[in-house]
Amino acid sequence: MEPLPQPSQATASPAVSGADARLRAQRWDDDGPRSRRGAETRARLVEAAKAVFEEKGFHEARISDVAERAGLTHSAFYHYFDSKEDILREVAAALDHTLNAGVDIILDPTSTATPHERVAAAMRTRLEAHRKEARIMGVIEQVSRHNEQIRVLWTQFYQQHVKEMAHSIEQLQQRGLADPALDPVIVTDALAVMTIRFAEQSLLQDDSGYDFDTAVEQITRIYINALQLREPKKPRRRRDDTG
Amino acid sequence: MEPLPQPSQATASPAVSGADARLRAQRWDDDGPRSRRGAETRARLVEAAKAVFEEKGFHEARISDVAERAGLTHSAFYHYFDSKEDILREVAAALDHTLNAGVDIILDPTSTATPHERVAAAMRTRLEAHRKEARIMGVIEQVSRHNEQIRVLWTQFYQQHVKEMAHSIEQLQQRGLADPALDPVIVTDALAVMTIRFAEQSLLQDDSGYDFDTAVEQITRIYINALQLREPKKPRRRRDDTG
Amino acid sequence: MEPLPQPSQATASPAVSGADARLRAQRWDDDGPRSRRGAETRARLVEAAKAVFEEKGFHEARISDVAERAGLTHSAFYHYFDSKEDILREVAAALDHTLNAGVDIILDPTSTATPHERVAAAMRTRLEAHRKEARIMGVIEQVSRHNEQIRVLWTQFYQQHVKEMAHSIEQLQQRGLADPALDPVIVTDALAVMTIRFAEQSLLQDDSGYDFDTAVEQITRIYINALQLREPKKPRRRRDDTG
Amino acid sequence: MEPLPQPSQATASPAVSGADARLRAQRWDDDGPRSRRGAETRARLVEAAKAVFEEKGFHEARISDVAERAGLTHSAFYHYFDSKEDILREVAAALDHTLNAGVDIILDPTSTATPHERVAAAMRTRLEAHRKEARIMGVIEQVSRHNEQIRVLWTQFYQQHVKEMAHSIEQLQQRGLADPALDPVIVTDALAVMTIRFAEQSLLQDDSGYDFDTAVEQITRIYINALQLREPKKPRRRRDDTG
DNA sequence: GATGAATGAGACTTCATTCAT
DNA sequence: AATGAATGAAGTCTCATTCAT
Repeated sequence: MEPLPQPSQATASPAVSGADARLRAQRWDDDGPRSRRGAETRARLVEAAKAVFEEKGFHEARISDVAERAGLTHSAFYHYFDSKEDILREVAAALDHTLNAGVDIILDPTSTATPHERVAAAMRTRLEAHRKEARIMGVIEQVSRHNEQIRVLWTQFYQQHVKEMAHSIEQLQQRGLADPALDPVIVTDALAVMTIRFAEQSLLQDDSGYDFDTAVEQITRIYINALQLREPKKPRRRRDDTG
Repeated sequence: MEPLPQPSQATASPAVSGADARLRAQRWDDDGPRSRRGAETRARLVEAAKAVFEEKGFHEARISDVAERAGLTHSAFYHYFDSKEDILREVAAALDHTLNAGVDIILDPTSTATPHERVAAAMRTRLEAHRKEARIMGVIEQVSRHNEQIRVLWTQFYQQHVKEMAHSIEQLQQRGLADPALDPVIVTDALAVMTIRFAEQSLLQDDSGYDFDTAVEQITRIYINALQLREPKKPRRRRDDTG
Repeated sequence: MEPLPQPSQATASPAVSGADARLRAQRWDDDGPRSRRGAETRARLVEAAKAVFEEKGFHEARISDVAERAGLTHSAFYHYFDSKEDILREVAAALDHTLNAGVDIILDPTSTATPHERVAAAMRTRLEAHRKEARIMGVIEQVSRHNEQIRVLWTQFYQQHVKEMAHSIEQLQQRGLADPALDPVIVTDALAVMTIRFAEQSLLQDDSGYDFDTAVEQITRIYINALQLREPKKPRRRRDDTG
Repeated sequence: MEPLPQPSQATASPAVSGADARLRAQRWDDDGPRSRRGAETRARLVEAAKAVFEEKGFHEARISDVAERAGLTHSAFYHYFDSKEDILREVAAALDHTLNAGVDIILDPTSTATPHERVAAAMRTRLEAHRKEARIMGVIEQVSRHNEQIRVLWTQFYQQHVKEMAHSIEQLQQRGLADPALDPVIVTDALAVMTIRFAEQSLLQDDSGYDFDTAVEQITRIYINALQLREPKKPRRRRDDTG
């Protein structure tokens, strides 16, 4: 969304860097850009696509909207991507790494924080990430309903999160720190859905929803309550130090 | 979704029955069908539209898809509706009454059930309704993002629910039966989102998701835990009787 | 244009009466209305068609516009007419008799008026008629360009006028009362065109054009000047009594 | 009307030549063709549109008729114009300069011709121009009745002519060379209508009307008679008394 | 005689996509 | 690499017209 800030960073904008590079590398063999200028244009297109999809939704977005926002004619688009779906896949791939951040905080063995504190930290991290990416995620999820390839991407992303999170809940349950009656998978699913959609629906930056800090606090409390999360060693009652 | 099974009003499909008939009756004064046959065709179109939207999504749905499913040519569609948006509004209007059911169960003053039991009952009712209508709701919500009129419908529906539910949580808090640190509105919002989207994502009939009864039980538990819902009279600790 | 004022007048509205009845009578054998009610409905349609054509032009006029203005559904239209062209022919036929009025005034042998006075009277009569019917005449003429049947109607009407008028000019020339260098036919054509189109373009009632009396006076003067019309007996110079 | 005979600007058909090129150039900044080939195609479309409109009239003309006559598919049309109205405006704009020619001849201060001779020259010029463009002018005028933008174009064109001509008549009156009883504006209007419509109705090339020279002579005589145009008394140098 | 339902033809328009340059 | 031109498929919508009631 930022207008291509660092063309230097390994000759790629943020949207094109990191783990995703590998994904795309496969394509480059076929039809990708071969020059530095091409790579920049490609990155600009991905960025533009994300912005356009966020503004107009996938179906309403025109390839020419994307191209124009990237400062190109729409026929140039086809130098880099085969179709709208194609570039959406690229946009989706560029999201992965940010969004599942925070999961590991909860059970980080090196941490000295209490579970309570860890959940709070994790929630803040996730909600921040989701708030920023909520719109495009909504687009991706929506397209995933009727597009196989996007669905795979979405499901992989989502399932990975659920799996990790469910595992962490299980750990807590085994250590007697969480309500043992909860089904780790279902609960994770439900709470993950809640987090993602809540961010999407009520935390969008421009959408004057709730105060972000308050929302984080409340969502955190829902988590802790829902899991009946207990402090591991200190016998203090949870309620006393959270009010 | 069945192709017009019962032309008799009494046995008509949900989309054509009960309170909705009145809603549509208002339209008849303006531009609706004037004969019995026309009314049936119109109903068939609404039904068909719902089915098609569920299958293909709104944008991918063609007016001719709807018309053909209703056994008509696409130009006949225009006898009854002005546009796809128009008929979607009709489809949306036909949903209202089912989906907000269950809210009142929780605080029904005539009930002898425990809050716990009431939440369980309410959740089951709601999840059942949502499971059935999840797909079309997803469509409506998605369209609402870029269509003003649909957004109004959707927001009205959603806000009404949140308001009622938030009120009920406040009551519980005032009676000392729910965690007083929760913000009734935010929490309702979050939990409502969870319920709706969980149903949409994980409970669709054909979608091999979870066992429905288990899911209801788990979601109920999340609610109860999240609210820290206590039994009003018996001072026993909740945790003892939930395991 | 009046909303069917006298249903009594020989059971026909003004638009359907007089010489035109004969024209239509031919049709009645085929598919015309057989009952009194039918005749009235038919007349209402013709009236409505005229009004609609005047307002929207022929091509923009919808059959349903006509039918609705006549208080009918558009399918009822087909009880009376085969097509829009069909009813336009009827509308056109109903005009004839009014519009060629005034031609004969100029050479009326029984008149004691001077040629000058006669032209003035004729111009007023014609311009009044044309002012009222200018719009529909514009429509007819326009359709006549691409519709054979309407063209025949239009040409017949127009040629008849030109013939009579040209004859009258010839008479004047032979009596030494008009510029002998003029070609009666061409001049009539040109002046007739002027009269008709001037009325159409600058005298429409609502169109705030010129003051009608002034316009009549000026057009009359153009005629008289153009023909170099002289007073038959009085040797006075024209110019003297017009200043 | 010829299918793109001369791709070179200098020899382009009237619709594409001279002053009009400038007019269109302004558009090019906005949405026009950007390449040589595009400009040619655009010109071909304008030409084709004119021909089609002349043949079938505006309403009956299909965009695909225009495109096909220009050797394109109908979707190519939309590269250049937004609608039929749009291209008609272009066609209309390309006419202006030809049609008002001749007005100035009458009062040309450098001329040594008599008023009589000047009117004759002006009429010939105008009738020639109108004869050639009569059909498309009829179309434009007809569309102007129900289309605001075209009406503006038409009115501007027409009013400009009337204003100039009325001014010239006033000059003649002041110099005692024309009937002082005439209202310059009304008379100009009437005579202009006559000229234009007469050309449209009776001088179309293919339409076997009158002999052109005879018609010019007769119309000229009508003008001269109508205005009671006198020769200035002295064959003095006109320059002295026209200032 | 009149209606509402339904059709089918056809027009306009939008776009993704390809092609030559 | 990028552009503008051009295409073709597809969708929306409008209407004149027919039909059963």
